[in-house]
Amino acid sequence: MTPRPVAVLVVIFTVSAGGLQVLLIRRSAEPFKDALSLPGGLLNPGESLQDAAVRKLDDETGLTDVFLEQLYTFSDLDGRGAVAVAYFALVDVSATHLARRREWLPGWCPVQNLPDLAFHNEDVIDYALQRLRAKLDYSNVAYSLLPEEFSLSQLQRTYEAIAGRPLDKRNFRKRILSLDIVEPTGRVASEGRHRPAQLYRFRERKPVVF
Amino acid sequence: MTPRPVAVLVVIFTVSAGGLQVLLIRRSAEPFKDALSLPGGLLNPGESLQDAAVRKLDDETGLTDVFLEQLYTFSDLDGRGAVAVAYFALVDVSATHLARRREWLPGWCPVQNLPDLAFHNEDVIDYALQRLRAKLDYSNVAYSLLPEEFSLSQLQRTYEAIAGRPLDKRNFRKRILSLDIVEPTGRVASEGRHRPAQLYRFRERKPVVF
DNA sequence: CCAAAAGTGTTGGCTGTACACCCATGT
DNA sequence: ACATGGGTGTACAGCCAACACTTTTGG
Repeated sequence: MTPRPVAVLVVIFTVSAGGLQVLLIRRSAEPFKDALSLPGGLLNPGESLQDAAVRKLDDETGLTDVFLEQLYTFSDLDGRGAVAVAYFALVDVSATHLARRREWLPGWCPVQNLPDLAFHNEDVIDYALQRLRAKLDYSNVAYSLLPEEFSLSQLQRTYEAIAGRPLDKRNFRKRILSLDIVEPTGRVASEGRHRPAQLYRFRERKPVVF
Repeated sequence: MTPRPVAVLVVIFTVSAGGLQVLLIRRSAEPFKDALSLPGGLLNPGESLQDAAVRKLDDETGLTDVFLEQLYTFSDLDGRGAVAVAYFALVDVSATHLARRREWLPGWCPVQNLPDLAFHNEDVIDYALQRLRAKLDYSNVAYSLLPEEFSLSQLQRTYEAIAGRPLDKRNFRKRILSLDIVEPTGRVASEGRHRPAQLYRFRERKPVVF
C-alpha cells in the first residue's frame, strides 16, 4: 500500500446574498453515496496537483483564472489509505456557471449552518475559512470574489461577509485606499434606486501581500 | 498511475554556531545517488502523514516532542509521479542525537550558502524558511529551538539567527516580556566568564499564536 | 419629502522603533 | 584594570479604533 490513491479536494467560496457560501455536491457513489461533500477527485495519470485542482474548479464553475491556493494535505479523511490534498478557491458568483449534471446538482451553501458532510469535510471547510480570514487582512485575495468593477460599499460587504462582523465604513475606506490596491475607474454605478457610487477596480488581479 | 508513491520530506532547522542550520543527508540510492538532500521517505502501509513525518524526524534526531508542522505538498519535485508532503521541524541542537549510519552521515548545513541539492530541495528549504520567519513574529515556535532554561540573550540570538539581522536589545526584551510567553525560573546562568544571566522558560512548550 | 446608501475627518490610545549608558563578572 | 556580555527607560511617530452628519438619488 505504499503507492496510494491521491485525491484533490476544492473548497470553493463565494459571497452571495450577503453571506459567505461554499460549493457542495451530492455524492453519486459509495462510500457516503447521497451525502453532501466538497467537490474532488483522483489525480489523472501524469497530472500535477495544481492541474488537478484547476481542472476540478473548472468542472464545477467554468472558471480557471481565479484565486486558487493549496490548503493542507489530509491522510485520514476516509479513515485510511487515501491522501487528499485540499485547495481553496475564491470566485465571483456572477461569473460562475455551475455544472449541470444528470445527478444531483452542485449548489451554494452558507458556511453558517453547514449540514453534515461526507469524510469530515466540515473540518476542511473550517480550516479554509480560517486561512481565508487571515489572508483577507494581509492580501488582496478579495479581487477574486468581485466583478472587474465594484463600489467600495460592495467591497466592504464582501469583507464583512467573510469576517462575519460589521466593519466601520470610514476606517475601511481609509485602510483600503491607503493600501493602494484599488483605483477608481472614473465610472459610477447607477444600479439600485439610490445615490450612484464611484466604481473601483483592483490594480492587480492576482495575489499580492501587504 | 492514479495510485501514486507518496513520500514525506522533513526540513529540520536548528540554531547553532550563531546561525540557522538545516539537516541534510547524502543519498545512498538512485536517483541523485551521492547528492545531498533533505531527509525523507515513503509512507509505510497504513501510516498517516503526520506519523511518517514524526518517524523520519525521530530517525534522524532521536527527538519526537518538538515543533513539527506540515509545510506544503509538491507533485513535481522528481519531475513526475511521486507526491511529496513536506514538513518542517525545529529542534534544540543540544538535545539531538544525529543518526550514525554506515552510509553518509546526516549533518547540519548553514542555510546561507546551501550546496546544490537533489530534487530541487533548495526550493523546499526556501519555502520553509519563509514560513519560519513569519511564524517567529506571531507565535512562540522558538520554544522548540532552545533548552528548557535559557537567558533572554540566548533567545535574542536565536531570533536574530532566523531573521538574519540584528535586533534591538531593549525592544526585544520589552516585546518578549509583554507577550508573556516566558517566565523567570529564579535561577541564573553562570556559564560564560561574564555576568550571570537570569534564566527563563517558555510558559507553554507547544505552539501558541499571539 | 422620505428612504436608502454614499461619502467624508478628527481625536486619543497604543504599539513599535530609535537610541546610550551602567553593572557584574572573570581573567 | 579591562573585556565581555547583562540589564535598563524615554521620546517620538505611525497606526488603528471610535465616532455622526451631510449629500445624492429614486420613488
